[in-house]
Amino acid sequence: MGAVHGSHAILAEPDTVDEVLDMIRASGGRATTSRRVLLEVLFGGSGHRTAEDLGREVAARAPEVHISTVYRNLDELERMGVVTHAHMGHGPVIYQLASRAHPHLICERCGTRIHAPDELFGHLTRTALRSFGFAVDPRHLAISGVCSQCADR
Amino acid sequence: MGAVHGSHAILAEPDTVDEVLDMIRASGGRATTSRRVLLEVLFGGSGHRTAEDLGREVAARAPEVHISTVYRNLDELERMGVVTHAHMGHGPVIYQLASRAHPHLICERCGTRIHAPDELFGHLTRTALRSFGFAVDPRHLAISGVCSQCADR
DNA sequence: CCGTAATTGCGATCAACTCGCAAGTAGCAT
DNA sequence: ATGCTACTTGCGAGTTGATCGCAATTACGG
Repeated sequence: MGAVHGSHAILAEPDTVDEVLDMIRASGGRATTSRRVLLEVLFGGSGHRTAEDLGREVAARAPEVHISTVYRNLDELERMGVVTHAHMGHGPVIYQLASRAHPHLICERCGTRIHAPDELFGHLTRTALRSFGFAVDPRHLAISGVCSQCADR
Repeated sequence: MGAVHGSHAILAEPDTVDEVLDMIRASGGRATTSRRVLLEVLFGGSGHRTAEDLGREVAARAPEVHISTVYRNLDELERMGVVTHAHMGHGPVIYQLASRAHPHLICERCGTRIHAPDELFGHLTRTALRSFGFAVDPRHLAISGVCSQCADR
């Protein structure tokens, strides 16, 4: 299993395809080809991929897998806590392994995505909790703004 | 004209429908019924309305106005700096008068929207600029998280 | 009151999902 | 091995939110 953050993890963070497949079986699900290949693609590649991107990569290895199956499997993996999605503003949602999720800064001019550390949001998170009782999740929605290259022009 | 923030405003922030209509005419545009009614609806109601919401309200006063015209007029008003849109995560974009725009905290469980002050983002904005040269725009994308009611459950 | 360019209504199209349903299949129990 | 049965999937249709081409309409300077 993946590193457990804190004394007891609510959501599992498995390190391998087979660990996830075992989790699926343990909860009454089935280890199908479409799930195995989707997981291989998720563990194998970079983050920041849309459902359509993942669907294309899955189809390259298993041509019969339909995009609706990819959506359904992503939803299920998300319910299990293995995968998360994030909104980047315009355009489709991106999916990542939950263990690799991180906040994003996205330029509203050129679309450049900057990979930000969680610490950047420490002050905002504490203040929002104190002022509004609101627990910020900095990874689920990107932060919009203008990158340095676009600001220079 | 509306309050000018700083020594010289790039974007105008008019206070009335007729001021905007004058701006449109001054740049070669026309003061049509669909534009007048859309502006009346924008100035008259609350914020946080989708294009479809605005389209319904416009249609209540001018039934022949098509939703595609509402989208086109919103885009043009946005180019003029009179209107802005914001992404709230799932669901459609919301439009507001630029002069009334503000950041939002949105609960990913129940969808509750909290109206946040710009100051909440002061530290994040300064740090992002220093660390990444990135100028944060806290109004364009909402901040996701969990509200206090949902956290209690 | 005319001419002309800006604008509009309409329907088609698109992108990103979502869903119903019948056919297919993983995995447990013989 | 073989059946059973519930879980999954492929497929296509449907939905939502937004965009676009185009011919008809209209604002407004002269």
